[in-house]
Order: sequence, then structure tokens, then C-alpha cells
Amino acid sequence: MLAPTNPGKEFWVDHSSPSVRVDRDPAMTDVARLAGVSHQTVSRVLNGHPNVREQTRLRVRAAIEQLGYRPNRAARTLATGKSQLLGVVAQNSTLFGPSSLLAAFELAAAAQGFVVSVRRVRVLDHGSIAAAVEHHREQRAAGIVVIVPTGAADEALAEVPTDVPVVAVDGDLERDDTLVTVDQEAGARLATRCLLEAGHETVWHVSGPADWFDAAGRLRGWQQTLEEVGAEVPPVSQADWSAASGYRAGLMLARMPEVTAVFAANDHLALGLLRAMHERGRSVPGDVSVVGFDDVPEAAYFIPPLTTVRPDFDTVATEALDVLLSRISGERTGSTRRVITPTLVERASVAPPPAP
Amino acid sequence: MLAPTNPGKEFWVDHSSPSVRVDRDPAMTDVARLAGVSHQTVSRVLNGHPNVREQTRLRVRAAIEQLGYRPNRAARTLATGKSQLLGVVAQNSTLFGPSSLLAAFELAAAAQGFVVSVRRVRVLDHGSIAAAVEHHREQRAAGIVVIVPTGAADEALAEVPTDVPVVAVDGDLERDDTLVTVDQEAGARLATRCLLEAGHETVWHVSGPADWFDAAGRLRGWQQTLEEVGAEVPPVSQADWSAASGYRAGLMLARMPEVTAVFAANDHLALGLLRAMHERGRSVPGDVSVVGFDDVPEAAYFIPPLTTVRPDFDTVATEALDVLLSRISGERTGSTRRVITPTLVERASVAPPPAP
DNA sequence: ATGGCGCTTGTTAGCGCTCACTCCAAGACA
DNA sequence: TGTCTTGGAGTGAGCGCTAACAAGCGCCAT
Repeated sequence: MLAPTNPGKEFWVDHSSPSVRVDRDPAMTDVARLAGVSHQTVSRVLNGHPNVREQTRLRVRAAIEQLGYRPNRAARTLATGKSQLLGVVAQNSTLFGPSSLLAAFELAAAAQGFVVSVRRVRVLDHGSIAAAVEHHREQRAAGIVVIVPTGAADEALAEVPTDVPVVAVDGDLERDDTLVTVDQEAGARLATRCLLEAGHETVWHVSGPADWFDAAGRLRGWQQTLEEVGAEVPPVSQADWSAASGYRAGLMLARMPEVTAVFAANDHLALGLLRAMHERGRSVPGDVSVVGFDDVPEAAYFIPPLTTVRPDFDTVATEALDVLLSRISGERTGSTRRVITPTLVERASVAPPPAP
Repeated sequence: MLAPTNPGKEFWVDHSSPSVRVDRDPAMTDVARLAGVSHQTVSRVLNGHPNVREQTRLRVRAAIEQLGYRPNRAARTLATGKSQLLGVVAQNSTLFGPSSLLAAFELAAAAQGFVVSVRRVRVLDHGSIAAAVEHHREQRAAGIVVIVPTGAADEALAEVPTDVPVVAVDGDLERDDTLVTVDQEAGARLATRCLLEAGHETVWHVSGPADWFDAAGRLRGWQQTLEEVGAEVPPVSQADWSAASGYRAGLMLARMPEVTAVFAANDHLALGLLRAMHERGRSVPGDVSVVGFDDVPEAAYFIPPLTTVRPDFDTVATEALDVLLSRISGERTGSTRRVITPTLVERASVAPPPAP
């Protein structure tokens, strides 16, 4: 029985020499045949197994090269039960923070030989998060990173089965036991203190959405700093993260002469604020000082250049990867929290208050 | 031989009733056993095959539910030779355009049941692009999207083997035969004409990096429009995409009183430009009018609000997906180019030139 | 009766890889 | 000389799924 049993699946043409497989990608057995070894030896070469004679190794490598062979990941995943796949769940946003984080994570993961699959959710509700995580579990992802900036997202995460390593980013320090995040409170403290030290009696705050941990943390840090020095805590302007809402808040604040210092929960809010002040004839930093948060690349070119707080998203990403990988390898099992401390970037939007 | 031959691989505990698999995720055969059917029937239910009795279908679904069964994608990929995986090659940037594109693509692909794996490259050189594409081929990606904004990237793409569908985004209209891109020239024409129609004698241009197709297209559109109306074509200020370089260009332009209208190749350049003008005491739009490109969310809150060109990245993404999927299914084979026309968003940074 | 057809279901053979084995030859040591 | 070890290779089973085929059933036309 040398002839193929199924003529429709003839892979080898026997009139050419050497035989050339047609119709499909070369597999390990094809390499083995060409190199005159068994498929197992090919596997050993591919996986860097030590007990292979140098000469054999070279023959196998040559055969791989000649055939243009590429290992089939699906087969490997099936055989080992492990994948080299890392899942990420992120919200559908082009906000600077999340984008930077994602890019840095993808780069770091690729450097470690992992494939990253990103699943975006339109809204941060329970069902969406759960579905996205489920999706990655179906792919047999080795580990999952979930960006959970709101309480609702965090609650969804709490119910995820624990048979696959999961690390939360931007989550709740009180709740998530495996978490990497920026120290929002520390950042807010930096911003607030910077304004107080410039001589302002107190600092006003334009806050991000109340259900975001980032916003809540920045609010807390701001409030605590004021209370520590015995400064009056003015009412908070609620906003979302957009320049538009910063502008609206700014329009109100511009009318109040007692407002001389404002800490905006992010740089885009600060941008809106700057424009409102400008329109209302209040000079920044002459009349009003402003500090932002995020250090977007453009912040240095706002009018005036914005003093802001810079969270190191690269570090957040690499730490998240580090924690995830060590959980995957099983060497870390308890709760692991990493909190990245941001730094203050001083530019030209802060000055002493105007003389009364 | 009822006892397992290998005691180390005992999956079934026979003292409980019904048998419960331990140690591994449930597989199709487990569902089949519980439902009292063959695994093939389970497969048919999962794949929506028509010829399954309703009662059987329900029994299978109940068993799936009870066991918490999730199909193993790796096994399916191996068996079918096809994956539901779409690879994306993108540069490591947090620029607004690429980020939006990526997010929109991921969302659209997920809606179609595809998994998206993103591979970032640090630099857009030949080797990096080739390696990233190769990586996706090794994953047996069903199709690949490559964002190729520069000539070097495009050259690398030209050498990619064609056994997997590839669509280029942001590439060269002259070269790539499967391409989705924004009509940069049309956008630039819109911007330039808008300034000319406001009464300016000519329009200056701050250009993006020369090796980017986007930058080259915008430059061409600008130049052609000026030539069409017989306006003088002033020298171009070369820049990269950053606000910093826009600022530097702006500093020069601010010193030249004959400059009354500037078209910046993107919004960030325009932002830097605005600050330079502001610092040098040239009012926008009183003395100088400015138009940008991209319509970043903050553009409406620049000082003054920026008139700009808006490319619809969502459409680019969905078109790219559409082209890719139709190539994967084999229904489209020839060259397919889709060019998305941008629109002008008029705000407050354009006005007639100052009276001489 | 007999054959054929449509519907439903089961059986079997892979997909390409890894893992746990076995096998063999060449030394080391008693 | 016999036995044990060790490096280098091969063999066979099986990961969980799909595709192709076969088989059983009831129904109709012959």
C-alpha cells in the first residue's frame, strides 16, 4: 500500500525528487523526513532540548530553512494545554493613559515571546467585562489583564473564575488582590502641595467621573492634603474626562475671584479650563494657577505650558506583565499589589496668587 | 481493561455518581456522555448545523451549561486549518489616528467573532515589519492588517509572501494593491481652500515627516490647490508630528509678517503653532489663520478652537475589516483600494487676513 | 415487497504537536 | 566478562476538535 488511500488527499508528488509536499504548510514530519530523523528530534531541536548531537541539530535546522517550516502554534497549544497567549480587556477609549498602557504592555509581552489579544468593551458594565474575560478563557489564554477603572467593572471582575491568572490594572486597592495601579492619591498630593507651596490659600478641584477609581483617588489625595494643612476644602466641580467638561467647569470658576488655584483631574480637563480662563480674561498663571494630571505629550505646548503629574505608564505595563507572568509560572500565589508613584512635572501654569 | 492503564492520568472518579471529570476542563466528549449523544452531535449543535432534532439540541445545550463547557479553539484551529485570528501590525505610538484606528478595528472584528492580536513595532524598518508579519503567519492568522505609514514599511510589506490575505492601511496608493486609506490630498485641499476662501493670498504649510505617506499626501494636496489658483507656493516647514516641532516652526513663521495663513499637517503641530503665535504676540485668527488635520477630541478647546480636517477612522477600520474578510473568504481577489474622504470641521481659527 | 430518499445520529480518521516511554550504542566500573 | 549508566535517538499515544462517511429510521413511489 504505497499509494495514498484517499486520492483526493494526495500530498506527495512522486515524480519529482525529492518529494515535495503540496497543498499544505510543511509540518514537523516533513522536516524530519528531509533531515532523515524522527519528528521528535525536530521537536527537540525546536525546543532547545540539550541531548541532540550538534551535527543532527544542524541538519534539522537546514531542513527547516529549506522547507520554510514554521511550527503550528495551535497544535502545540493543543498538545501542551498551555498557550502563549495573554488576553487584555480594555475599554474602548483613545484616552492617553489607557492607550499608552496598552502599547507598552504589547511591546513588553512581545519581547517575552507572548502573543497579546485585546478585547475592547464599549461600556464598563458587568456583562461586557464578563463576556470579554470569558472570551479570553475560551481562547485558553495563559493569563488575562483587565483594565478596571470603575466600580462596576471591578465587581464584574470579582466574579470571574480563578482558574486562570488575572491581574487588574487601575482597579480598587481595597478589593482586588492582584493589582497594578498608579498611586493616584500621591499624585494628587503632589499637585495640591505644589499649588499650596506657591502661596495659594486653598486649591479648587475639577474632578473626573465619580465612579472611576482614578478620579476618586485624586479627589481623596487633594482633599487630604488640604485638610492636613488646615486649608478650606472648596466644593468639587464634577466633570468627565473631556476638555468640554473642563471648559464648562472653567466657565464657572472663572467668575469667582476667590479661585486662584485649580487642580484638574487630567490634562484634557485642564485644557478646557485654560480656554475658559482665557476667554473670561483671567490670566494663567497670573490670576489663576492650574495643575493637570497625565502629562500628555501636548501638555508642554498648552497656553501656558501645563504643570502636571506624570504617571509612568510604561512601568505600570511592565509591572503588570511581571506579576502576570509570575502567576502563570505559579511562583507567586498570594495577593500581589504594585503601586506606581507618579512624579510632578513643573512647567509654567503655576505662580503665586495675585496680590489682593 | 476497565481500569485506566496509566494511574497517573486518572480523570474519572468512579465512586461518585454521575462521574465527574477532575483535573482538566470538560471536553466535547464529556458533554456528549452527559447528554447521551456522540461528540459529533455536540459539535453539530455548537456549529449550528441544521440537521439536529430540537430535543437533542436542548439536551446538549443543557449538558454544556451544566458542565460549564467551553470549546477549545486550539483544537478547532488544528482540525480545520483555519483560525479566527486577525493579526495587526502597528507602530508603537499613541498618536490619535493610529490609536483610534486600532480601537475601532478591534471592536469591529470582535463583533464579527474574530480575535485580534496586535504586534507593535518600535521602528518602521524593513526587519521589524517583516518579523511582525512572520509572527502572525506562525500563529496561522487568517488575515493580517499592516499599518504602513512610511515608504520603508511599505517596501517590507511588498516582500511578504502572499499565502495569507494582507491589507495595508495608510500605505501608498501607487504601490499597495490592497489598501484602505484616508484621502490625504482631498483633506489638504479642503484645508487650503478654506484658508484661500477666507481671503488669504497664499497658505503656508508645516509638514509632517517626509517619509510618511500621510505627510506627503497632505503636502501634495496643499501645493496643488495653491497652483490651481495661481497662488505663490511658499517654502515648506519640515517637522515631525509633535507639538514641539510645531512650536519651533511657529516661532519662525511668527516673525514673518507676510504669513497670514498656515495649514499644519496635524492638530498637534497646530497646537505648537498656536502657542508660538501667542508667545510672539500674533493673534490667531486676527493676524494669522490656522487649520489642522485629524480633529483630535481636544481641538475644539485649543485657544482658539481649531478649524481642522476630520478623517473618519472608524470608517477606515470597518472598511479594512470588510476588505480583509472578503479576501479571507476568497470572494475578492483582485486589487481592492478604498479611499476615505475626510471632512472639514470649521471652528474659530480661520478669519480674513488683517487689513494691510 | 423493494428501492430510494431525507433526516438524524454514530464511527473513524486525522490535524501537528508534545509527552512518556523504549531502544541502542558507547563507555565506566566491579 | 557482566552490569550499570548516559547520551542520543525513535515509537506510540493522545490533546479536543472537524470532516467524511456510514448506518438506522420512517416515508414515499414503484
